[in-house]
Amino acid sequence: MALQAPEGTKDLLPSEARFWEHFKQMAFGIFARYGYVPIETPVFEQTELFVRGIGEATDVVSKEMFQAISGENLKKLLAGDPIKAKSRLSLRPEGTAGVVRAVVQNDLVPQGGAPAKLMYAGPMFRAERPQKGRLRQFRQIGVECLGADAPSVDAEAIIMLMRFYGAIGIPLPSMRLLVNSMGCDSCRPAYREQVRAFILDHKEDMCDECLHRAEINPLRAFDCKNPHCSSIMEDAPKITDYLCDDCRDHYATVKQYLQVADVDFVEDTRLVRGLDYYTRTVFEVQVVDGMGSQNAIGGGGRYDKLAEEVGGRSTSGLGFALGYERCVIALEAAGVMFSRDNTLDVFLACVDDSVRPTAFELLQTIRDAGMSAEMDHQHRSLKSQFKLADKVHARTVCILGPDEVAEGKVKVRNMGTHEEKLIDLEAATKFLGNFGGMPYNGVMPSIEE
RNA sequence: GUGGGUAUAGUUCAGUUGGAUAGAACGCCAGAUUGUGGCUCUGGAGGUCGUCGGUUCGAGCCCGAUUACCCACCCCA
Repeated sequence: MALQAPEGTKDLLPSEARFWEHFKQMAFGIFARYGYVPIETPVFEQTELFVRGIGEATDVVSKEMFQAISGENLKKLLAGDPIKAKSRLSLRPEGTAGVVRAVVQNDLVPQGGAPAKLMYAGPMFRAERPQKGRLRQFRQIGVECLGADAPSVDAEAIIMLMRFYGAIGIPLPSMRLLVNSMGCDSCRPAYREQVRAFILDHKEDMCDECLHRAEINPLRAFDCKNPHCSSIMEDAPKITDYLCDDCRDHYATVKQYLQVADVDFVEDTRLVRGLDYYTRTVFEVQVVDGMGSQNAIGGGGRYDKLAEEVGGRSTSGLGFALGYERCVIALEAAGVMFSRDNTLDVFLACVDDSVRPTAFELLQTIRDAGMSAEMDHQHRSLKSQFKLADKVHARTVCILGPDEVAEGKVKVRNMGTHEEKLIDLEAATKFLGNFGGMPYNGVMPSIEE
């Protein structure tokens, strides 16, 4: 049997690869309006970064990371020999840790300096069991704002995220924006204890998993899908009742700014992001229909302790990531499809093989003049060359036969109007520029309903 | 990691209680139209029935194993 792509990976075939480019450009274009600039970090990092940054106890780190070990080091490990910490590498399961590391390492937020507003796009890797909306290699676009703690940063990030979803074509009514505050070092520990105590008070009615959560990370019990647990957790203490004054003010301001921008949201005191680094504002965007069970198309929050966690000076931060593949599912569910059409400025058809050298030369001339051009490479009949031209949506076809070549001419057919003209070979490129309309400029496909 | 489902042509799928040469639609190729696309008509090519093993006179169909994919749990974008 022929080899297949690894489990949980997917090829982006031409039409979708094209759409991914469009998707990325659309996002970067909007984020740039909010002052974000691009950054590229490695797709693998020292494992230590993720362990410290994301949290050792999280599922993402404890069981979903792909280790990236060199062949030599793998031999050592298999032989039971130790390897250096810096040789222990992992494919990135998310983008934030790497960007924060890059900010610290390159001092992108010098003391007293302006905030660093960074955006990135690329593949992430998690060794999970694939299902709808969940791949082992998937694409995320994200932003990180480091060095600014004002609630306006949180609000504008959420606003531009929602603006992007709208711009790419996800209908507003199909989305649900959830927001919450998780408090900070000074108020969360006390709250956490309250939740733990609450769970233990109701331990007869909770599932085993939640009892386990009570010890590891009690807040996660809010996420339990077990209807029994979630109904009990309805009555659990609410974080909003335990926020310190600073956190309460921060949260209130974020919500106020969202309202000013006409961004609808629902407060969800049970929203608890599963990565350890979040503080204060957290948010998630869900799509209501057609998503399967993975319905979150984006999420993020504030992480004021993360920079310290990876060894930098104290730097507040906020970011989000959005999942490309899940957005595609949301778009499909909403009936918005990306165009599969490509177009070509010129297709060169040969009447017989004797004119191929002339055709090949003309082909290059047309391409050098900045137009897209193609010819048959399979010795097809003239008729099927036309069929091919039609299939690739050629705007014009140049017909070269012995008659034309003998006269130093080429016949040009406009495929839309069926109009044909015999012109001088020398003047061909100039003529083609006008005859077929604007040259195709090789960019993005159009979105159509 | 744990469950459940699926696997037949390039694609989407039929295939009866196990029976002879495994079908359809779309797509592809060719011709009708010997230098011209889309529409139409005619013809053609294309299958190790995922893989390995078992039951049987006989397996696409039944049984076992295996692989892949899909869906769900878990978790997250």
